[in-house]
Amino acid sequence: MRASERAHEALRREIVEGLLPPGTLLGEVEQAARLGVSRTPLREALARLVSEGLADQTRGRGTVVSAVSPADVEQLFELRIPLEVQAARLAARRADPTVFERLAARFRTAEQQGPEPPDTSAAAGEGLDADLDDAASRIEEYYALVAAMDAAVDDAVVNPRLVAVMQPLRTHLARIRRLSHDDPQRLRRSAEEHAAICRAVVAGDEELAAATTLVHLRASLAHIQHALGQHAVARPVDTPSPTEGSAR
Amino acid sequence: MRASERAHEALRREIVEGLLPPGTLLGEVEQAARLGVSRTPLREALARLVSEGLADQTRGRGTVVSAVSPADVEQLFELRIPLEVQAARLAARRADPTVFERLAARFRTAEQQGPEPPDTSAAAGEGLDADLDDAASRIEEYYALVAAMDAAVDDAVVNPRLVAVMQPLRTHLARIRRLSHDDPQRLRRSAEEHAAICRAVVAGDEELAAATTLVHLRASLAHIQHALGQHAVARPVDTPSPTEGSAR
DNA sequence: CACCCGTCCAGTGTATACAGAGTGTCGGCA
DNA sequence: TGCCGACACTCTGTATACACTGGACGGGTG
Repeated sequence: MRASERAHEALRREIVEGLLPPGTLLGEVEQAARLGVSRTPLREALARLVSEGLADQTRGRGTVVSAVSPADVEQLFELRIPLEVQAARLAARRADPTVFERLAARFRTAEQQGPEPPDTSAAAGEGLDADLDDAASRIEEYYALVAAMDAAVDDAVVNPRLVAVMQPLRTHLARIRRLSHDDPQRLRRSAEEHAAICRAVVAGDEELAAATTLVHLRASLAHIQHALGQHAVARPVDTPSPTEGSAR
Repeated sequence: MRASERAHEALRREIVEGLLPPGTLLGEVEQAARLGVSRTPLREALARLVSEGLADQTRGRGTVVSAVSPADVEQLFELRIPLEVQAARLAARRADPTVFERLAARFRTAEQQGPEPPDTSAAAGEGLDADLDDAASRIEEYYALVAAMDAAVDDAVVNPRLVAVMQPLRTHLARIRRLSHDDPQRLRRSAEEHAAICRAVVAGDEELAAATTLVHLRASLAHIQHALGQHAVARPVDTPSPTEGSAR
């Protein structure tokens, strides 16, 4: 693997995981030394991070990890919603149904045997750590499932350019997820919503796939904004309240 | 201006103008020498071109100017349509009406005093060159007007990330335009459609802005595909046939 | 005491030199 | 004559050294 790729991947991971918090100055010499590469490939990595929006560059002054204000989140979804809706439409037309049938089943089980009933509020007893670990591992597992579905959509969409644009957005989302703590209720709902999208794709119903995707993303946005303590007065613009148009 | 920016801009221009036709190998040493910069900034420029989709890079083998197949055009519009529709929605909500009123007026005049009636088919007489020059300059002028509107939309949208994604797509479009020769009839229609979008934005009618944008882009795509001799059987997926939802 | 200007310095931006990988070609062999 | 293998070459990928811009700090002046 090329050094520039390694550097990019390492920095990306650290930014997403919060090890490099927003506002951190990414000095070229410093980071190059730390990651064990030269400045040349590191500069390439920084340029990629900037183009993905994970970092901001100011002429001659350096590169800093980008901030994630509530306004940023809203703008991110203003871009993400139409793209994911479009991807869902394309998937509904082109996907292999069996793949999404399997995904729907997995989401169903995740939804049912999902995180235990909200007894997590005031956990007591010795099993606490074990429970937490278990919950954390389930959450990780769930996100892996979501990633699998994203991959399936990317595969079904065929359009490489569309996929290329969505990829960095998902990275951003992963970063934002770290901030808004994941509560079990929301995860169950999320699993439901994903299952609904899968069913629509299986049925080849473009309109329904678009609608379910919109429902999911709006709910996701609302949850994140709630977690960030910002309740937007105006909803982000996207597809109109999904009307039952000509179902194909 | 930085050398890497100059190199990027120069290569971008040459690719768009067709001086560097699809498939051209962009050797690093060769281009660096030609543009009068070193390999380091040139590599940055190439990386940006690749991220914009104007060039393709194959590991260890080099960088070539990307091709524009009919399939590419379709995929481009599958991405572009939802983005521009979204941008139109946001503009309708946030734009300064006076700006778009002025743009609408300019499109109106362009539409009326536009390229002379299709007598261009079999031009005869000595005024030929002058006429052609005149037509060409008008076409340039028209595209400048379109660019002004794009800039106004970008300004109104506020969302920098959305703008950043749309920018390269417009560059692609400019490149494709070179291939599909612009005929006067289509330009007049285009002016009409743009004027309609402007009016919708002025009225703050989100639904109408989305619908008129969809109409314009579908027509544009159809024209390009016609010019490329490829009539797609399936229409590209995008927003549903615009329904009159809750007008705000 | 506040403001402005000059100098110093850190860090980016660029150039060049070196190493490694991939490819094309030439020669030998079946 | 066709195919396989090895060699050499050219190109990319990386490292390092140099130049220059932008900013911060200190001194001088109004």
